[in-house]
Amino acid sequence: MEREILHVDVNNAFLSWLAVYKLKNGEDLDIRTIPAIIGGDEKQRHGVVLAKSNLAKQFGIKTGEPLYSARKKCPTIKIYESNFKVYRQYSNKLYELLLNYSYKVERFSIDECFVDMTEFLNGRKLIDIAYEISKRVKNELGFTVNIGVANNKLLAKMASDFQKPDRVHTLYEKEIPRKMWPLPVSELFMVGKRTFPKLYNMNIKTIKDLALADQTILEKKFGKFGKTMWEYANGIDNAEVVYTYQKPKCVGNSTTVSQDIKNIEKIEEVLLALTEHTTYRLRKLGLQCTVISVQLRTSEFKNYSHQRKLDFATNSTKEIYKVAKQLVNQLYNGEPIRLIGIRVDNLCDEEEKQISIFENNDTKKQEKLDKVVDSIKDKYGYETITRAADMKQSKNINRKD
DNA sequence: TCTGGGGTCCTAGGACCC
DNA sequence: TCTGGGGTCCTAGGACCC
Repeated sequence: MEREILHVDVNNAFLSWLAVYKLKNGEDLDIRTIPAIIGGDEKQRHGVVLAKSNLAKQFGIKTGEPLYSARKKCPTIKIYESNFKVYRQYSNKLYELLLNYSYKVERFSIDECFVDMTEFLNGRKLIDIAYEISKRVKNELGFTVNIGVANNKLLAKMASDFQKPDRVHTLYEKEIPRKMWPLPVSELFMVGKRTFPKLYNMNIKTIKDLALADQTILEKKFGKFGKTMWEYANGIDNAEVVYTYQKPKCVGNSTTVSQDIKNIEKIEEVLLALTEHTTYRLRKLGLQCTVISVQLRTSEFKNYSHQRKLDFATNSTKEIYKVAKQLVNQLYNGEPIRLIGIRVDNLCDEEEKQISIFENNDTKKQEKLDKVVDSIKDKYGYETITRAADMKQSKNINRKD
């Protein structure tokens, strides 16, 4: 049976949401109407563009580029700090609005949703519902969206990326040759900056070229991904809208430090703070992990990683930090380090935990300590407590030094 | 004052077992 | 008595997305 799918994409999400928030809180200036961007703190080397207003876009400013280069393109540009609390709030509002139309809503990212309307049309046309949603979001929530209307997720997503902002586009099968095929192949979902030059060398420059290319040659060169790419170019996608909550498969935190680090003690300090945050989140999710990995990035942007599988599951800060510390010590070779990261994988539910022979009184004690620390963080905010006790003194990871 | 941070998925190669 | 083949698990790294 043919499916009826919408893809709802918030226009310039971070910037629009901050604009709406500011207006709601009494500010007169709508930052969507000036050259403005959302970005990090340059002094701490977190300086890239996360979102831009349409006027900023007109200066050629691109998401992901350094702030200094954005300023070069537009010296009067206004830069605002990111505020994830606000983003989450508006993201939830959008999600709740969409639930009025179908319970089959997939939160694809903080600013994108898929909606499976197949069973919920009630005799209406999909495109009419799309226009209604678009209007309601604008009137009730104060920001605009693009909506893609199609018979599968891939085509709905491609459609929502056509002309912006505040538009509804269809991309039905018969429209593929006219609307999608003329686009450069780099516009196709999943064709990134590494794949694009490889395709270009094969004389595949447009999505049409890819759609008409020899499938077996693509599979030979790109493996499984070659098949997927070819199918996408031909508008084929059988993926379901995943509307149920999915537990995360990994949790991690990383940070770019404000100055390159040249000694292991400093690395360990930052690593501890990151570990505390990651394990806190892991416990909040009611999960444990069996794989721990650490990542280092050098000042020359070389990445190294090390991981280890444990033969028991844990979410204890002390346990995980012990392993992470060993890993980072094995990894560190003296190069100046600009980024440190930790990640935990192979997650499983806390309740499913096997009582292992490693479980002893110390483990119980650690679990209790973690719980106390977590509850203080919940009550007074995350920054209020850092653990000392039997671990190295933790310092704020954002400390400027 | 070069290049964020949080994820998912895939692959290649080595170790080890039978 | 000079070299097999299949399978699984683990690690490192890379690609993509937002």
